Amino acid sequence: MTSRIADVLIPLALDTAYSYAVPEGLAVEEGDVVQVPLANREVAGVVWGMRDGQGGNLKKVTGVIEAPNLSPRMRKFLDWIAWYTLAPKGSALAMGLKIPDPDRQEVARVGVKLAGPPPKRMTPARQKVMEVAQDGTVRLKSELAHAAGVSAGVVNGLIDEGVLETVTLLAEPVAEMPDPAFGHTALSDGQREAADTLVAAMSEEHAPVLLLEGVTGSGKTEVYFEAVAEAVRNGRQALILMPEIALTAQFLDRFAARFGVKPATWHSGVTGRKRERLYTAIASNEVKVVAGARSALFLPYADLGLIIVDEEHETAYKQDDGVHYHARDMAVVRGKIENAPVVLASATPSIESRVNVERGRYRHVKLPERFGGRSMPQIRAVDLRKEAVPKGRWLSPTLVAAVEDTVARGEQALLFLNRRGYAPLTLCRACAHRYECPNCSSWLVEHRFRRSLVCHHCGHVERTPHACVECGSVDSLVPCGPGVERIAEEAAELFPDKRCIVLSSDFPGGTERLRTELAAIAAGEFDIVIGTQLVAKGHNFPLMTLVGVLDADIGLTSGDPRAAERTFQMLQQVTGRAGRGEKPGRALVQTWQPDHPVIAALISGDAERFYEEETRVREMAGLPPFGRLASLIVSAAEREAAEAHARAMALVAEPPPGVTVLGPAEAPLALIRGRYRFRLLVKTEREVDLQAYLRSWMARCPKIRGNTRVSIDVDPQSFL
DNA sequence: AGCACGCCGACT
DNA sequence: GTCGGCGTGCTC
Repeated sequence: MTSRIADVLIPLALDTAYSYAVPEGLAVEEGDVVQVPLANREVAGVVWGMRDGQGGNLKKVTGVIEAPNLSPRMRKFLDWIAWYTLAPKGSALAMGLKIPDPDRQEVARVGVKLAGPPPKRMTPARQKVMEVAQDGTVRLKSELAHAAGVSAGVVNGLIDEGVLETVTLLAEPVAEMPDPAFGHTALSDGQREAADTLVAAMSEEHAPVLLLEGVTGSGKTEVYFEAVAEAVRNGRQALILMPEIALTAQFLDRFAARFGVKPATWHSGVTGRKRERLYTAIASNEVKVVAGARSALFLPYADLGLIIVDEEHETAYKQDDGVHYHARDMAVVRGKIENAPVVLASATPSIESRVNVERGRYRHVKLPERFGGRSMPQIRAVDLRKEAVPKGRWLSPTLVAAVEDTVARGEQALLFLNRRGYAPLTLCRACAHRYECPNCSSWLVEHRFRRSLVCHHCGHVERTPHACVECGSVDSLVPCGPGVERIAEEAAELFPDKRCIVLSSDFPGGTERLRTELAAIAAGEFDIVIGTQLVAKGHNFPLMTLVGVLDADIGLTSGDPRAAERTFQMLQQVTGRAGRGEKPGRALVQTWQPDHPVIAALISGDAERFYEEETRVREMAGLPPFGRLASLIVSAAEREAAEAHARAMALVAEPPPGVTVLGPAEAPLALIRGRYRFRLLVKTEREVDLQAYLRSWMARCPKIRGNTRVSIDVDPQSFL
């Protein structure tokens, strides 16, 4: 006798769907969320396929859970992600599935209001409730109890007696309907033309990918809002992806100015019931526009008609734990599957996107000038070989003069140094002992404010010692080199009456306080901002007219093949902070190598030339313009590491045709949290099934001895 | 993710 | 002797 069998994918790190028998009379369809027994517990999973067969020895589907059905397109997308990222299918599903918490269902919105005469038996608690309810307004049950300072039981008692009556409240809408005709921002000719191109792309049979490039302040947001408006007019959904930090009140206000309401937002801070409601409302096409961080890409949109990836070059789009993916690339794939146009917006597009434009895979839409006739900041180099900086100082006389000048006019200056802490290296004056991390052999960075030495690689923290741990000398520690804290000290000495603030990712007080301080800066409550990368993006500081880059050379010499590109983008972003308000801005870039291609391109403003040069350099080095970086991770005890390394190297030494493994052959192993890790650049022809190849690596080298294992991490930034 | 099984060090 | 640390493997 045959019966129906459901292949159910469970959102755990499992690579295959498990088969369950469907009991007679239970309606189960592909994409349904079902409850199934697994080992000794019940879990939720999604029906990935249905078939007929002999299901006698299988466990049975327990029931169907009331949750949005995952569409075939969504399942295809998740399958693709699992294949592409080498992640178990179940892990991919875990990103796109939210199971409603049955306990939360009870929190129904029940309102109560005064309905009858006072109760026969009056008590002090009841009296308080009556006083609050006297005005006759409808309140949530819990609110009324709280306002009266009594327990919910008292309110329930009054309801039973008929003194209060319950009113069913309509669920609070998760998001309001954006109105595409609400506000019309005046667009420049250039903006209008770009907007028309995007809108026209939305009615093409095969949805294209468009790279929207425009310098900082050219009004990209207003341009892609027109595409969003078109999606809403067509009754389809639009997703605006952005790096988490860019989801600011500023952005939401701009959206509201165009559409009359704020968009629904999705990020790690949206939790609980709100998260559930939003999830189902997106699945039922009630919510039209979602602005969200990368995880918003995995929501079950009913009818997705447009994806915007704002700041597409941002590395924050990479997810580096669990399933490794790059949200920008996955957005392109989802757009293909949903047949929705994808707009990649950036002032400094990534090399991959540029190459995709060159090869005709993406379309290029350019916005030439700053909006409102504002000019780009004037950028000048300060050649540190020619201009001496006083010993123990890091600001050149030219920069000091410029800062003085700027703050004297009541404008703001930004001093940019991409180094957290006080000093990147600390050593002992007496014995030259260098403070290193016990876990991962990198320098410990002194954080004077926290009185500790911190490893920026693995997070190890220890208290700054009084006496040298090696030779015992007291007060012998010497800081070497500058960090932002040290620059703040220098700025305080140079400009004692000016208000300075240091911003870095270890800002005390967390994101909340950081947001307040960013707003305070925008409001002009500080004169000098000293900051790391953090200040390069997101926030707008209208009073900032000077940006000083203290050391443009940082990062140019790191071994990362993408170092030049990343440094160029970062410097372009940070110098672009100047002059975004009424007054024109300028930037001073301190450097030891003004002729370096990155610095030269920055000064001349010729990004095009830089990208051409960079692409050529990579080709000469045998690197594809955008290849795949695979990290080979060897988990091994220290004494077994050498053998593990040798075994892994032997494996990668014989790649199949079409695959080239580019060094490092004798890479020094870096020990990070008990794992030796090294990176390999894998160059492949497009046709090669890299996934199959990498999987064969893992299959052929499952373990070396005991708990020594080899696994592969694929760098999410890669070709499509 | 949970949960069981199993192999080694510290002790009521 | 056992308690319990977590490393390893399995879940239709």
